[in-house]
Formats: sequence, structure tokens, C-alpha cells
Amino acid sequence: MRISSKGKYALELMVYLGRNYGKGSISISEITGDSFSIKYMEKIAGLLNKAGLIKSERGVEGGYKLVKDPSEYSIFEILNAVEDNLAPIKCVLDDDACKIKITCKTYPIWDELYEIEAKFLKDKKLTDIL
Amino acid sequence: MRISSKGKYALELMVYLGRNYGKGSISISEITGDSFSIKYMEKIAGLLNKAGLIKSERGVEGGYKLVKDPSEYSIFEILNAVEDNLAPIKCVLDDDACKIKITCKTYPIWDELYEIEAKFLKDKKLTDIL
DNA sequence: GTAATTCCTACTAAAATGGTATAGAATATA
DNA sequence: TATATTCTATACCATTTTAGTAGGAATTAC
Repeated sequence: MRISSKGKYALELMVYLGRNYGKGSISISEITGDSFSIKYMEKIAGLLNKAGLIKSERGVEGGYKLVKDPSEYSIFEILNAVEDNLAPIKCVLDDDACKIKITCKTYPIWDELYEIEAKFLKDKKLTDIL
Repeated sequence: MRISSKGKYALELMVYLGRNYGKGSISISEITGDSFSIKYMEKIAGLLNKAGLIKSERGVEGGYKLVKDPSEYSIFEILNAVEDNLAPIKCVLDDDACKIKITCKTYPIWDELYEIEAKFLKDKKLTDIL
């Protein structure tokens, strides 16, 4: 389960929104400050929005806000909304064949590993890192 | 913890050697058959050899063999021998800074996730998948 | 000597990553 | 209504990583 910067920043964004839960919409520029690319964060926010994890409002005073209590977000659902494939190896979800003589003796390892990772991230809630 | 094809094939190779433990050296071409790149597998075997996990013998009748009983190999040490970074995100081991306003609130998640993954893979032995 | 094997180093095509750029649509406020 | 501010959508691009390929040198059994 390799986490890309997309996943990392998505989580940082959600932490920021979680800390400001109930205070209305928060703009991307407030979240990133001057030190980070607004454009890149916009794209990430767009993914979270499409996945239904946050709600957007356009225009002046616009921004994003959480749609439910921070305690109800698992880390898993946040990462899963922006990452392409959280499995430790593609074949766990993609079903491509091994090109080697002995056919995929190792599959159960990846499968079990993924289950363990997913469980941990599903049990962990956004409130745990606020 | 994203497993690359290098890690996957390293493990398949170790499985093959494990199944033939005590039968002398096994050549790469026997392991891969015609269906897979001998050259690529050679490189992977070289990494395992350098890490001290297998022992090589050159020349006719040469090949590779395990240096200890299959039950003594953890999956972790096998993957760790060929993968560059098993951590879920580089900063867990590389110590690079977050480029975002709120500084790395998420770090403990990656760290804890890595510990869980590593424990699972350390407890799992090569014999478990023979 | 010859064939089979590992060892070593360099190269490369394709994919993924981490953004940037440009333009457009919606909205609060003056 | 005009304007500034914000999200939305799509296309583009440089760098890094991945997944091999290629060629040959060294070693050893026979």
C-alpha cells in the first residue's frame, strides 16, 4: 500500500477541514497558504468532492466543508477516494496473470496483507489525528 | 507498502528454491522456464545473493540454493532484500518535510501502518507458502 | 576446449508521479 | 450590473520509477 502525495495531501486537507468543522466553508488558499500549489490541492479537493466526502461552494466566501462529523470518516475512505489502487500489488484487484512458471503461489500473501492494512485504516478515524 | 514486480518475482523464486531445498543448486532457467525473462530474474537473484539470502554457484551444474531452512525465512526479509523502500510513504524513512501549512499531522498514521505491515510480513515464513 | 551457468554494467521504452497552465462557471458583495 | 473570489474541467509536461533488454565477462563441470 504505497501512499502517493495525493493521498497524503488529501488527508492533510481533511484534517484542516476537520479542525474547522462547523465554521462554514474553507477555501483552498486558506488551507495551503503560500507554501504550496493551490492548483494541485484544488484537484485533490475535486476528487474528494466527487466521492461525496466533502461539499463545495463556489464564489466569494466559498470553499469546502465536511458533510458529516469528523468521527465518522475513516482514513481508509479518504485515501481510497483519491488513490488509484491501495492494494500492495496490482494483481490483488486487477487479476492479471503471473508470467512465471509457478503460478502465483504468493497471491494469498498480498491478499492477506491488504486485508490487514485496510482493517487498520478503516478502524482509524479522522478524529484520531485532529 | 507497494510491492513491485521485483518483490513478487523474488518471492516466487524463493518459493521455488524452498520446494527444492536440499537438492543442490537450481539454475535460473529452470525456475523461469521459457515463459519469463531469464535476464530479469538473474538480476533479482543477484540482489538476493548480495543480501546473503541465497548462495550462488557458477558454471555448469551451477545455480542458487537457500542458505538456511525455509522455515527460517520471513517474507519481510525477502522483500526487503529487493525493494528500495517498503514504507507506505517515503517520509517514514526519508525524513522529507511536508510542503503544506499544517506540518505533517498524518505522519503517525504512516508510521503505525508500516509497523503493522512489517509485523505481519516478519511473522509470515517462507514455509507458509510452500 | 566447450557448454552452461552466474556476474556486471549500461541502456531504454513505457508508465506513474507530481505537478502547471488555461479557460470557464458560479456566487457574494458593492 | 460589475467585480473579485472561489471552485471546475481539461489538457499538458518534466521528472522519476518500473520493468525489463542487451552484451559480454568470469567461472566451472565435463
